[in-house]
Amino acid sequence: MTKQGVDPATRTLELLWERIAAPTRGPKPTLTLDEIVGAAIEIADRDGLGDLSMRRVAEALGFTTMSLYRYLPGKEELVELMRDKAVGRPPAHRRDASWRAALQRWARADLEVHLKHPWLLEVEIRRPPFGPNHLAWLDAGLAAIEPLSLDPLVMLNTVLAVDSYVRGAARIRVGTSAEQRRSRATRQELARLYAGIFEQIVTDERYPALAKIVTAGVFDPAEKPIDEFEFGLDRVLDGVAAFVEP
Amino acid sequence: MTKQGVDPATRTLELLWERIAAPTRGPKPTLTLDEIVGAAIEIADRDGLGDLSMRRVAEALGFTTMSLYRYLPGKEELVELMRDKAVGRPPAHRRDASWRAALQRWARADLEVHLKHPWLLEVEIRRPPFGPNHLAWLDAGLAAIEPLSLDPLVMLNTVLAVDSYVRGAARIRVGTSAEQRRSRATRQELARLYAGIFEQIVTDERYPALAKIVTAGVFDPAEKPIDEFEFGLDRVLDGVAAFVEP
DNA sequence: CATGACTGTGTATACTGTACGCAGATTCGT
DNA sequence: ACGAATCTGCGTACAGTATACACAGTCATG
Repeated sequence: MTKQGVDPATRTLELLWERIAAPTRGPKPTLTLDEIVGAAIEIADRDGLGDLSMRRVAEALGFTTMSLYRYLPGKEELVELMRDKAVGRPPAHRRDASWRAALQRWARADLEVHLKHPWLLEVEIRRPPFGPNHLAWLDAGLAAIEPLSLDPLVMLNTVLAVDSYVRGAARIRVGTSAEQRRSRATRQELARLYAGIFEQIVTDERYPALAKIVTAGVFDPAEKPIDEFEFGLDRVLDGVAAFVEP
Repeated sequence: MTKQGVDPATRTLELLWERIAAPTRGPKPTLTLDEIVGAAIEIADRDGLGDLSMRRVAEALGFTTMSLYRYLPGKEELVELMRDKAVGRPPAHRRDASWRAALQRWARADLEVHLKHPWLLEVEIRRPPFGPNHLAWLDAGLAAIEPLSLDPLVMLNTVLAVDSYVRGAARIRVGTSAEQRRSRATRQELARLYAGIFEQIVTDERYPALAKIVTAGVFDPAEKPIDEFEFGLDRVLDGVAAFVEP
């Protein structure tokens, strides 16, 4: 598993699709790529991507750091494999559901994956989704709106738009829930803290429009009758609906 | 600038709003916080967040690494300051524009910021936007839809939804354009490469819905008549329109 | 003018990813 | 059956990271 002359992206592709021929000579490997990736995901889920190190992964498996490099060219490729394994398979498609219900289900599942693996959003996207699971998600999203029989290019961009929204919204949700864990405060306590900060900082002169929102008590932890994700998702789906049913 | 007992988030807040009283005794500082943050942004813009190190920032300024710690408690706070400085001020509000035109302008400017500073999307969000510039953006977004006189909570969530979409979409755009720079290939060349990979991997049995898209030539670099960002943005804005004008 | 406070620096520590070489194990060709 | 080839896992080494701490020089204030 040397780095050779191939570029990292192509190497990752080969690993994702297990294109490396298993050697016949020499001792059989004790570990598997999947075990390594799984251990790495556990660490990242628990302590974040920042605390993920080759040493920690190796220790979790009871091996030395360098042994991992027999399975992977480097950390970059490990993270890419983690990404595809972590997203897993998309929810099964229900043929009887409406396009809207199906796309909504898909979007919610997408959010859930990101809440389960918050570090997913910290990884820079370098290429289109070429991993088996990522492709399955894309396929599922397309299948959801297939009954609409849209132009293929429009189909793809519709799914991409929904996905963009979900990941953008997930980024906010993930951040706040991570901060909750870190600070060991409840949602209410944090909301109260934030409300206090807003009230201190946001003045009518500096931020007139925002000030109205703040004084209206939007950040007041007492009232919280809206699920931000669902609100936005409904708007996006409305937008799709308006496009296909003018 | 010791770390003291205060938590990092609060310390960041104090730095963002320059709440630290300048000391009277002792030599005057040679550097300013703003210079440090500016140098750091330049490095991150050029080489990415991964190549940003305290040493490189210090070297760029002609100082030693440790001197930076007289101005900042640590790297985490530096990145947070970089975030707020990088987003800058939002575009000025045009009072005569329709809410849709204003919100569209705002969203496009939001995208532009992220294309200019791609690393913005790699930073984990820990708290609501408390930086002066971030608050100004939020204020501008709210101002854009103020004529609609919506419920304050709905207003906030509408802006958040648009912002979520923009950042999600930006993440894709940023990734691909960064890969372009890295691989020193043109957009067309990369598109051709990707199309080839899709054709190899995406089979009708594994990914039936996606296969139809691929064979329809959607990834064909020859035709590219859609701006993905604008398409999705139009859907989102349509969704908002459907909500406010049923 | 001495005191106390502050700035910038040099050193030190505990990490990080990973290149390289080696010992032992396994399989192939003869 | 036996040598050669080849592969695994390990140990060492190196350059890079953030940052804690002590110290020398500098400046404003009592």
